[in-house]
Amino acid sequence: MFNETKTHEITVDVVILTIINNAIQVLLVKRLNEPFKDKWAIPGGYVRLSENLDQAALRVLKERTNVDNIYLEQLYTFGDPLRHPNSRVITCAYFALVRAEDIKIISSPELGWHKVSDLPPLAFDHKEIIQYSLKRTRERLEICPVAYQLLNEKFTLTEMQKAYELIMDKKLDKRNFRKKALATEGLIELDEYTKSSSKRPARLYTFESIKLDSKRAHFISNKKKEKK
Amino acid sequence: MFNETKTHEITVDVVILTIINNAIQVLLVKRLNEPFKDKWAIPGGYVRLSENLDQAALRVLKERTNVDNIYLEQLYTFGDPLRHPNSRVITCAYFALVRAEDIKIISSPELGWHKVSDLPPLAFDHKEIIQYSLKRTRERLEICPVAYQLLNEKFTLTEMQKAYELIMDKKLDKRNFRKKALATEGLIELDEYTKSSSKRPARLYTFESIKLDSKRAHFISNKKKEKK
DNA sequence: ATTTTTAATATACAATAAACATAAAATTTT
DNA sequence: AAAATTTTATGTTTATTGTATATTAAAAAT
Repeated sequence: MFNETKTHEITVDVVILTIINNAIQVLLVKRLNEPFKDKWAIPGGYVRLSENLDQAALRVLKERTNVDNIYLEQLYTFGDPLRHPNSRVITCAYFALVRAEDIKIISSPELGWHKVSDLPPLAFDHKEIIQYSLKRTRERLEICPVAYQLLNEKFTLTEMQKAYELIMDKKLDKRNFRKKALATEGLIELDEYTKSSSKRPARLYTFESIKLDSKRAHFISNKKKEKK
Repeated sequence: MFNETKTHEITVDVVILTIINNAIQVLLVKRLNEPFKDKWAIPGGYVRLSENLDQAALRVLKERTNVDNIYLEQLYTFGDPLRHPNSRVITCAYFALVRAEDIKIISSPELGWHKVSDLPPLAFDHKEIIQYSLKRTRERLEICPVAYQLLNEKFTLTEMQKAYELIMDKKLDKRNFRKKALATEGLIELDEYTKSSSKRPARLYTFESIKLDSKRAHFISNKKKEKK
């Protein structure tokens, strides 16, 4: 027995974003086979029968980055009949915000970070998916301070402001930004300062936790709790 | 050849919302077969090979309601392996905001409107899907005046306020509401008033159009343009 | 010691949101 | 016909939030 409804394939694709070198970058893999041989693609894979969509996205993420401290959110499901040239593949896209310091990627000709402002030729509809993940990140940032998921665990307010500016794609006023940032729930002022960097040391901050929408956003952390 | 990736089935389910009798109501169908025989379900169907997800959702909507003037938005994709007891069905859920006046449903024991505040026993994870569509509607209403999609084409500000109160689930101040409503872009004041109703006549308003997010929200209208 | 660079901070003004009470137009009741 | 009732309609004050703007402090480099 073989019916039409079973001829779809379903995948998850994960847009993995971070900040490196003062730029938002996305992790891409080079395709070794047709279709779109030698084009770049978002990491993805088939959804297994035993796992739900979040688990599939986490698996893909783990396979590529081995991170355990990430923001992961279902983005949108793309199902145009022609998005895959050979077969009918519906993909449930996710996006992840990760910390560069948490990731040890062996950058290779087949796997690496690319500035979202300067993307290489992409396979399928992956350019659209990346653009949409940036838009969603902006929408999230207007509601909650997800930007810190892109920063090191300890960060300066200047770094935080830079992350906001990259995501929102506009300059922000320093004094107003700091006033609002300091009022953010969950922000913790540390008694530590940057050192060995240049000029005047900057105070370091961290985030204790975040409250996230339990349906659409998932914060996955294996970070051990600090001793109380 | 038969591989694991082809054993998923993919459906669309559409949460169809409207306001009837001063309450938000959702269109449900009674299941005639197992599983969940005699439970109520959101209208849905398999995605055909030739159509994209939006088209599948529109088809389902059209089959049930024959509407042509609706707000339709992809909601979320639900893919828990156990959400369907017999097989692996991943569903891409949509929600639609429709006008009661546009719909001529032959209400029957198998198809009808149900208050979202008083849902009958539901099949699968459909209760969760409906709850989430209400949450998303609230989020949308905080950004744009989608509520008017639930109202008649011509409506009073009192009706509009009532729609807001139902969606946001709280009382609003009349004067502040009207001040903000009147400042809403696209709202058109008509030279018409309610008649034959009770008490003092109320002025009627309408909306000219809406600007929607082109990716996540789709406004589908076949309404003929008014003669200029 | 002087210059350079980045960090840190406060106030005035504008815009938005929130609180609040009464008069007008129609119907219903007596 | 007058009075009571119900729904529509409207403005001002206050509090909160957002926006705009310039100078001093700490360290490194010269």
